Amino acid sequence: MLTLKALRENTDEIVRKLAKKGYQAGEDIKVILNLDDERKKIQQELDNLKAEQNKLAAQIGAFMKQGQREEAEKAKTAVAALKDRTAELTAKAEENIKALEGRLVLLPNTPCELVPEGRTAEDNVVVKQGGVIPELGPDALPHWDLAKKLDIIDFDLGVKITGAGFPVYKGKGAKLQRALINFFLDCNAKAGYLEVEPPVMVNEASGFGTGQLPDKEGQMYYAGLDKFYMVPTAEVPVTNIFRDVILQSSQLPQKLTAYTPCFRREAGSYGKDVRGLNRLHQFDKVEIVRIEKPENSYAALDEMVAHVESIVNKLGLPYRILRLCGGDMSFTSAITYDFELYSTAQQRWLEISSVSNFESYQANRLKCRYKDSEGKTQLCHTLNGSSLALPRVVAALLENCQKDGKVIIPEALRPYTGFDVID
RNA sequence: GGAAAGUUGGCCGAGUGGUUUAAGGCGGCAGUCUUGAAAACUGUUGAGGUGAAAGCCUCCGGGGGUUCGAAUCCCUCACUUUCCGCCA
Repeated sequence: MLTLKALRENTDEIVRKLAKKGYQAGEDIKVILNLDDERKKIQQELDNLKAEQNKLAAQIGAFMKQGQREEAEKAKTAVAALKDRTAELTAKAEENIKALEGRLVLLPNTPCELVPEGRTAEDNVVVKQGGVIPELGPDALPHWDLAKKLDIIDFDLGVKITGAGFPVYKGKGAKLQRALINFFLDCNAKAGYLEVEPPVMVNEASGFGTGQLPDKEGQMYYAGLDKFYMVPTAEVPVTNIFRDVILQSSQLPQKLTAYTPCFRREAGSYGKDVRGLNRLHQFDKVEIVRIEKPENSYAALDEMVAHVESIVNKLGLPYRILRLCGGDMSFTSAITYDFELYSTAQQRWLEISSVSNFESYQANRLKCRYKDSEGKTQLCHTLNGSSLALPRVVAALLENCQKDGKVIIPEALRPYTGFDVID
């Protein structure tokens, strides 16, 4: 969430920036600042009342010790007189803070200046395109047909075991999954990211920490008996490592990578979007997360984008990089670059990575801070990106690398798969 | 799943109703001494709110209660450890 300090000091700028996300924040901010003024007033009076009560209580202690019963009783009466007002103010303060926070979490993050204007995916800006779209000829198959023919992914079997969106990978298909995960993790480790293997279920506090709760609750699988949520992305457990943490300046940056399966209910999706591997309830993903000093976060973002691009290049698949427009960005992001692979048989672009800088928005909710050079406590900036999400990489790989009904494995992957071709 | 014991500052650890304004130690930082370092000694060392500042308020796992006053007593929840049971 945005900080009250920023809302107060840069009101006009924030209103202007949020308009880019299609959010009219003027009234909301006014209400929030009023609530905050009220909070200060209530707090001030409450603090004074408590100070007086503390003083009286100490006096009572002293009187009792000296056996001055009457004096003590008198002081007790004085305290009792303050109680009603204290209770009243406490209730008011609670209500006020609840209202304030309730409003505050509804404000999205401000997009940074680089973010293009726009409302929908149509308005996203292609900043780079690379690789070569192959000529496949008339016999080319979409990946779901190809996978069935080669017997490497069984969607129907997954339906029997669990339901739609839970495929079973078999033989070389399963091995390909494992190869990609290891390949991605190794690329990330070589770039200085520390590999971690986090839990794939998280508690409520972690869900709140990264902002999945309360608003996206319906998108997560929930184990109600223990109040655990299945992670929708490794971002959740990995970023929460830094919840309620104050880092030393020398500990920054933190660069982590993790593989986890990801679980998403994807309520409301349908049609061609969900065909084959295009949209699943369970899928594998390797994620990178960085915690940075504010002044370094945009350099870090560029580095992450370049890093993800280098991995895509190693696979030799046709790709493009988009800078998302204000209207298509997520609630919490200040800027997002999407990576897409071209699926030649489907003739459409598939999103395989999303790299974002959240600036201090996520850190504020997480209470992830560091000591700056003056020893003051400041919010960190957090960033993350997929590097990469498997299913659509597999979809694009199968489709683009098919030749005479076989799939030729990209050179860089062969040490990991142990085979050159799927036939 | 059953039973017991725990949860105090960056860490260890004292503290069972009133100078706790959280002892003491370790670690960190600064200083003295030293060519430099170590050792020793001295000082300092949490987070949040409010305020120009001094100060004041909150925080001893979370929540609630008793009391003039709670780290301390009561209720409740969570977690940790140990033993038993089950188990990859």
